[in-house]
This record gives sequence, C-alpha cells and structure tokens, in this order.
Amino acid sequence: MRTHTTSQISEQMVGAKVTLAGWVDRRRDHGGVVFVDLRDHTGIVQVVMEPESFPESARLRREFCVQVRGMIRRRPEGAENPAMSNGMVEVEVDDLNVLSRSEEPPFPIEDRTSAEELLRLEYRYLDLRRPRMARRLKARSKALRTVRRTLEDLEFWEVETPTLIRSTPEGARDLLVPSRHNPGSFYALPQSPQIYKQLLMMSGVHRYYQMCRCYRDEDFRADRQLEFTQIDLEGAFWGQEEVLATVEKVVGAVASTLRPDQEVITPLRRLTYSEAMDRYGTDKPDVRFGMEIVGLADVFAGTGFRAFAGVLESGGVIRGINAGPIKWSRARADALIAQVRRWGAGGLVWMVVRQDAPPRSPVAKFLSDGELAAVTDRLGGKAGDVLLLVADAEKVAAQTLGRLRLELGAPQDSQELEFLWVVDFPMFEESDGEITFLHHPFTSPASVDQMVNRPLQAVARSYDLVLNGVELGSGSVRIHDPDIQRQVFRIMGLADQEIESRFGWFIRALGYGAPPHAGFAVGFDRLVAILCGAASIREIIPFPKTQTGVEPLSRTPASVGRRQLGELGIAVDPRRVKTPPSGIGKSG
RNA sequence: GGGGGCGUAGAACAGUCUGGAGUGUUCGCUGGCCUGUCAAGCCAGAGGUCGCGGGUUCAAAUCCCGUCGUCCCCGCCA
Repeated sequence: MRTHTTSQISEQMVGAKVTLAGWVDRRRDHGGVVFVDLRDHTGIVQVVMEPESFPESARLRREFCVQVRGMIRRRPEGAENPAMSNGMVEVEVDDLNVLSRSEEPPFPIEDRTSAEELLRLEYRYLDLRRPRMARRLKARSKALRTVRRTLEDLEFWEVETPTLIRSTPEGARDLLVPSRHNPGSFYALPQSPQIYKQLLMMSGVHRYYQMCRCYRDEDFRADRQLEFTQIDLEGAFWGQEEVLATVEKVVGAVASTLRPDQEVITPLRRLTYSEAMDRYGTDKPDVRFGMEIVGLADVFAGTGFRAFAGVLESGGVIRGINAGPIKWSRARADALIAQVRRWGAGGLVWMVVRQDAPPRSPVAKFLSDGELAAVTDRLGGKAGDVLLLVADAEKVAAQTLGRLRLELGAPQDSQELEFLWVVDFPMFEESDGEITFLHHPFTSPASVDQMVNRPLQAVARSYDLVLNGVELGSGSVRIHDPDIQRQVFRIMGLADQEIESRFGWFIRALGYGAPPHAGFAVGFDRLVAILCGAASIREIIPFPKTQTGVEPLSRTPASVGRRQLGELGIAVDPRRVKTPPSGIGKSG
C-alpha cells in the first residue's frame, strides 16, 4: 500500500520512487497544475500533478483517501516552503488512486480552527485526524510504553486483576453490572484494584503493577471521567521511601519522554499535609508561584478591631496573602468580597501598601499603626501591593485564601512542571459527626496508640503526588496486621459483626504471614494531559464521555430490551426513565 | 443537588443590553477562470426551524417563563 510515510520524505530522497497513502488535506488547483497536500499520521507532503494527465485530480476533495505513486523531486527555485520539514521537495505523481471518497467534513480537519467539543466528539474519527489530536494519541502511547518499560526494568510483574468485583459501599459510587446467574446480585466495576493488589502481596508477588481502567460513578469535571486509567503499583517489603523513589522514576521517565524541554529534579520536593494547608490552603498546592499564606493571629493578639478580636476569641485564625501589585479598584474589591462570601467566608479585608504612609484600607481606622506596619512587614508588602486578609474559622480561612491565591496568581501559559509530594495526611476526618478515613481504610497509621486514643489527630502513612496544583495520585503504606486492620474498622464505627461479614475474608488473608507492603496509583490521564498541555483529560482520551455520561458518537448509554432485562430479573421504574440525548445539542 | 457561561448558515462568530423584514463577517461548499501554490488567487452562486415549547407585543434571534443540550465550578470524587 505504501513504501514511506510523509514525514520520511526529505531532500536526501530526491530521485526516489515512493508510494504514499493518506488523506487530501488541501487541494490547490491552478488550472494547468494541481497541488495536493497529502496527510498521513505523521505529517504532510506536497504532491503535484497535471490535470491533463490526471483528470481526476480536479475532482479530488478534502478528506478523500488516496494512494499516490511518484518520484521525489526538488522544488523549482523560489517555490520551496521552509515552514515544512520536507518543503524543499515534492512528489511528482505517476499514479493516482482514489481509495475512498469523502463527504464534506462537518468541521475543518486542522489545528488552526476548532469546532465545538460536542461536534468533535460526534465525529471523533475526524477530530482524531487533526495533527494535534494525533500527537496526543501518540504521546499517550509513548507514555504507556515508558511506564511499562520503566517498571519492567525494575522487575515489576504486570498482573491483571478482575474488573467484575464486589461492591463496597464506602467511597465513590460504584458502577454496577447485574449477574444473570444470580438475579438480584451485582458486580461492581473497580474504583481501584486496591484489595486485589494487596492480596497479590500476600500471594508472594514481589512487585506488582497494572495499567488499569478504573470506574467511579460520580459527577464529571475537566479532570474526571466515569472511566479512567491508572498506573497502579504495589511492592512487598516496602515502606514509603521505596514507593516514592519508584513513582519518581516512573513519572520522571514519562515527563522526560513527553517533555524533554523540562527537567524534573528528583528527589521531588516534599511538604507535609499541615504545611500545605497552612501555606497554600489546599492539600494539592500549585507551587509554580509564591503568594504563600501567612498567619497573622499574633499580630492582632490584642487588637482593638472588634471583628478580628471576635474571630480570635472564638478560636478562629487571621491569615493573609500578598497578591502583589495587581490592578485594584473599588469594583474589583467588591467583586472579590462577594466571591469569598459565596465560598462561605465571612468577608475579606484588603489593604493597598503605600510608600511612606500606612496602607490604604477600609479598616485602617480600626487598626493601630503598629498593626498595619506589622501586617505589611509580615506579608513583605511593597508600595502598590494588595494585601488580602481573611479572619475566620481555620478551615474556611485556609480554603478561601487558597482559592484566592489560585485565582489571582496561577500562571496561565506556563510550561513549567512542578511535581511535589504531600506526605503525612491525617488518618481520619470528621464530617457530620462521623469519623471517615481520608485515604482508604487499609492505610497504616503512623502510630497505633495515637490512632486509638486520639483518632482525629492521628497521622497516616499516606502520600499524594501533585503536579501544577493537580492531584496526580495517592498511595500509602498498608496495614499488614489483622488486629490493626480490625481496629481501624472499629474506629470508623463498624460493629464487629459487620467487620466480619464484609471484610472478614480480607482480614483472614492478613493472618497468614502478610508481608509489609505499600503502593501507589497515578492518574494516567491527568499526567498525560498536563504533560501535553491539554486543558481537559477528554483531549487525551480517544472517545470520552460528556458531562452527563454520554458518548455522543455511539450514543452510549442506551436502553436495552425487555427480554435482556428479564433474563437479569430487572424491571425499570418507568417514572425514572430518561432517554439519553440522541444527537447533538440542537435536538429539542 | 446547587451556581455560572454558551446554543444564530456546514464551521467559528457578530447582532440580544435598548424589539422593527434572517442583517452580517471570516472560513468551508458548488460552478467558472488560472502552470508554482502551500490558509493560493480572481469571478459568480447556493446555503437559516436564530436549540425546542409557551407567553408578552401591531411586531421577538432580541423581553418573560419553561425545557433540552453542552462547558466551567461548588457539593460529591474511600
């Protein structure tokens, strides 16, 4: 079918006979001579023919699939195109073969313009012909290969675990699959192979990894789909350091493959969870820029400003950021204050630092000169800088300033890659009076005593990998002692009977000489998306779903027949039936 | 579950605030001309349920109500 790809055509090949195949990217008909840009998966080359010899050249249209045979020749002087890698030469056609014709494409197949995403998804096979999308597919493939090579070199075994597993009510909503042999019973698609990879450790597997598809039936985001790919790994006789070193090797290798322009320096920076929360107001800080959060409670310890004093008395905090010399106006201040109120904060105090004068601020009259000077000093304020202060409950203040920081400071077109470990997460958190784990219930506590006596202060041996403010993955040292595992479930409020019925089989497995083990899972789609500079993981997933879980090309999901349902013992409540959208958004 | 943006020709948009004939821009498409273009050029032409439904009005792309789709965010995501 073809002897070369378009990107192989070069000046050195002048005089060579080649056969190429691909699509008509563009046709430029000059009457006596016709130029066709022939596109394949590697690029574009110009082919030339005369309508006198090839009358069908006039009937070629965009996206026709063609095969051409011809000779590579140097372009006439002055007709070279230095913008193309093979622009010094062109293919003089000896034989033209239209393999298949094409309808007029619904949107142009080129990087320069972009159609609406829904239309692109409906015609994804055309969208993927665009060079940018082809590059992303290729990048994803290279990343997969790099991960596998790196881990295979480290003697990891890729082991496939079941994708039809038992549903567990904890965590995200499961995607369910009905069982025909056991009507009324359901499989769940895995949210992660967590339990199976731990069982593999108990099975004597030394190093495990898997490129696995995981499923979580939760609402979509730019970085969240119903199904997604993880680099899942686990090692026996491992602790935190071995995991971190291995994950650094893997993501470092992928980064240097896809982004050779950026150097990833290992070992990666580490922050503890509490440092991250204090300085950045989030457990996934974007450290490509400063604007760190600074505690100011001591500055206002004896303040006469009632609003601040009240917050401190009730156990709250006062913290601030220096937003720098941003454009400031009354309107902007009002808009920001309204915004932080929508986020749940009581308010926002702003100050604009001045040369040789106390900061300008609506609350300046309530504060002493000493307090104003101390705040300015603490936040490193220079003339023109805008300082933003929040006085509130600790969690609210951290969250508010963390979001403000991102909104006001996050770099827009940065090429930088800032990987970061966040370590020492809390074991549990309290929400609505219930104790739930932050990571998952198989995470080892740093101290069993502390976990039992003061669970909400307990530190877990767990860690997250963060890239440019995006959570790339998380892992932990696992519990390998059945008694500790049982205790964790008790702290979560499970009765012994329930522990036995739901997790007894797993705890029993821990009772047969389980090795200490630890592991990690990297969100592969997110990693590739960030490295490719894509704004959403949909850009690096070949056939992604929309926000309502629809795959618009095949129109998935779809209803199934009564007979199919009958075999499964399932009846659908007609009041709940909603037909998924069956076309593009213009349907009424 | 909640907040916000968007929906106008095959594509990307302007027009919507302040109602007055489907008014327009760029690209694509069709036909013609053209032997060195490469986002070719020139000439001519076709192409519209202004997402859908209802209301207000002499008159609705425009105002109001509802609804569908889509995107972003909050909740949610062990």
